[in-house]
Amino acid sequence: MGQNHKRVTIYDVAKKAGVTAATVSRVINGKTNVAHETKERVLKAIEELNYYPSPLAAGLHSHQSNQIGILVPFFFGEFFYKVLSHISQVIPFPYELVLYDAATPEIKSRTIQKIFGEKKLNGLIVISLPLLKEEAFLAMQSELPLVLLDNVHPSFPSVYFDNVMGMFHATQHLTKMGHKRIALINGAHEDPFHLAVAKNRHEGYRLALDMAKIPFDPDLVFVNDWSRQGARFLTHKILKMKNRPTAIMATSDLQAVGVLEACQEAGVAVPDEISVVGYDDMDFADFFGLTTVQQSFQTIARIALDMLVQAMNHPGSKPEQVALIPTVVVRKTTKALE
Amino acid sequence: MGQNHKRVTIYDVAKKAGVTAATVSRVINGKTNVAHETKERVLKAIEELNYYPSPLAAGLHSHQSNQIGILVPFFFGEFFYKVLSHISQVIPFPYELVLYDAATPEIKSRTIQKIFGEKKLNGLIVISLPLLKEEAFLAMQSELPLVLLDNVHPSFPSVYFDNVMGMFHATQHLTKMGHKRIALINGAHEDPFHLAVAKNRHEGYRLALDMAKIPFDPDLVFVNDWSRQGARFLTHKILKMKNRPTAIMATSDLQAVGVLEACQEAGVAVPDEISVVGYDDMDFADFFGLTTVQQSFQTIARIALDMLVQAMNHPGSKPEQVALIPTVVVRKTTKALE
DNA sequence: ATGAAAGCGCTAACAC
DNA sequence: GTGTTAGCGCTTTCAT
Repeated sequence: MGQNHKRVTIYDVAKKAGVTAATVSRVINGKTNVAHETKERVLKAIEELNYYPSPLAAGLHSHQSNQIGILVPFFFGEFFYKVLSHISQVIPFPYELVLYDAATPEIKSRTIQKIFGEKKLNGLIVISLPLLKEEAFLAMQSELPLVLLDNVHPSFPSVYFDNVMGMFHATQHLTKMGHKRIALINGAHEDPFHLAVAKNRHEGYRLALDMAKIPFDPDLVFVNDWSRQGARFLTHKILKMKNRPTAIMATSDLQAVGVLEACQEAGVAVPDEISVVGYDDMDFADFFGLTTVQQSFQTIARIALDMLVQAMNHPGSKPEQVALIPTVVVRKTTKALE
Repeated sequence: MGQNHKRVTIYDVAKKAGVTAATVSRVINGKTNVAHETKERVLKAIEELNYYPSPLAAGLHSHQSNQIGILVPFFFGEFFYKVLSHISQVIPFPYELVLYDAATPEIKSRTIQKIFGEKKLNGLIVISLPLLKEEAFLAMQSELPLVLLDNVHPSFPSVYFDNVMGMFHATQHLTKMGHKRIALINGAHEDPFHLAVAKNRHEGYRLALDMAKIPFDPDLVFVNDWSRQGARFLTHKILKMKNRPTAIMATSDLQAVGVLEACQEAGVAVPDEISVVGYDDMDFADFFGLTTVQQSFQTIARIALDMLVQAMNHPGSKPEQVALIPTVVVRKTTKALE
């Protein structure tokens, strides 16, 4: 049971192959200046001894762990899950993924300090989280490549879903169908991390209204948390309004489902009596026939990694900003006004 | 822009504090044999230099990276997301989480070989994946502590949700309400990883039938993939049966939703004309009023980490097996037979 | 309580 | 093409 098998090192391989450690190292790292026949011998020895180079020892030299960090606020549910899952699918060999959970802004800051203090990662992807000034400063001092995903900062490569445009298109889908009284159910503007989602989506909504020359009516804007229950509650209020809106634009699918739920409870037919639009196109949106806003997680993951690799290979290259414009998926909860 | 600030090492701290590296090391690692006053000076120097010990260098000595690995088949959707999220909440200081994606059985094997070859992790949690004989052998040779989550192996600490019992209780909920013709919609028995879920859930179903002295009818068992669409398709067939079942037991909520969908399409009222039970209690189950089987992710994560810490601190202690018995959440898709 | 020195496993000049 | 040698930054006996 678990005998203390002594660790096999590069020297064991060297001895077995009748060469020195340097040569073994050359083989491992694919250097070209090794005789073909020697290389074969070394490879055979590696195989036979089942040798795995110590990443710790190799890393001590290069100051690199061959790991890419992912900093993320864990509560993001399906959104986060999808991003992470796609990242893990496109992460280039031989990098490993280290997960850092920014449960609170304090933990986030401490984690960032540690990451840039230790400098062992080959790269870092920060998801959804904005960088505070000090944090950005730290990152800029460092050689550790950083890219932002679902967020922007002028000093770092960033890919993000354009929330303003996404919401603009979604709302415009409604205005183009003749809707003029469009209620907005938004998530909280204030959150511990100071995310810009709520603000941006609000802005997109306003933009579409302006474009359609519909005066903005503050009484049509409702804010709550991002929950289904919150939206359900608000919808009941909306449905009771004297001059009831003909459409409800929600800032997330979860909320949109709450809206649907309330409509059903109140006996208001969707889309015949009221149109409903969500945001996110989560797995269940299709089931509900929900018209919503779709974002490509695969694309954002791929671009983030491309940017990171670019930054790792060409340090100092100037940071690109890429906005991904979400598209509207029209399903069955929206209908043109007669 | 990113000047090459030279890395601050333990020697810099030592010099600044007027001691040697050994003393600084003692302070960092909380050894007691350091004069209080010296310790203060060292701490101050660390602070002022903003020193972070190199985990790579420290690790070269201990052969440890202070990281815990998580090996997981990424496609598990909400299930996986919840487990991971809870694990990240209970992971003890100062460990980091390294994510290994076992996209295919081959990648899984290779990853396991690498992990046990490199031996740098302090521990490994394998989620949902069964261990092949060679893999288990590798792990047993090694000192690297391993725990299985959502799976069992006699040689390793394991925590898992008891699928047999979960399904047993769910089915029994139905039999107790007088249902005798209960269709089973199961996921595929065969999958690349040879998971035991489908088999176990089938067994639980059988067990409840036996217990209620209901003869097993193979014509009532339907198998497809785990998808909503698959279940929807099967349900349409079920609803057309001459002697239609009075209840459908699905092996996942996703499938249960497909069942609900088909019932609605066919104009069959749930639960009045047919009862439906799901499995998983996903976020949306509540919305659908779905009667289903609930599992505590928080508990499974906590226990897995406890076991891992135990194994790390007391190598050689004998592996425990913990089965978590899921409970049935009764909502509105099930009803007693008149 | 603190310092000196060896060594963890690998890499990279620099020789030959 | 291959060997020699000197670190990388930290920990840990062993002295004192």
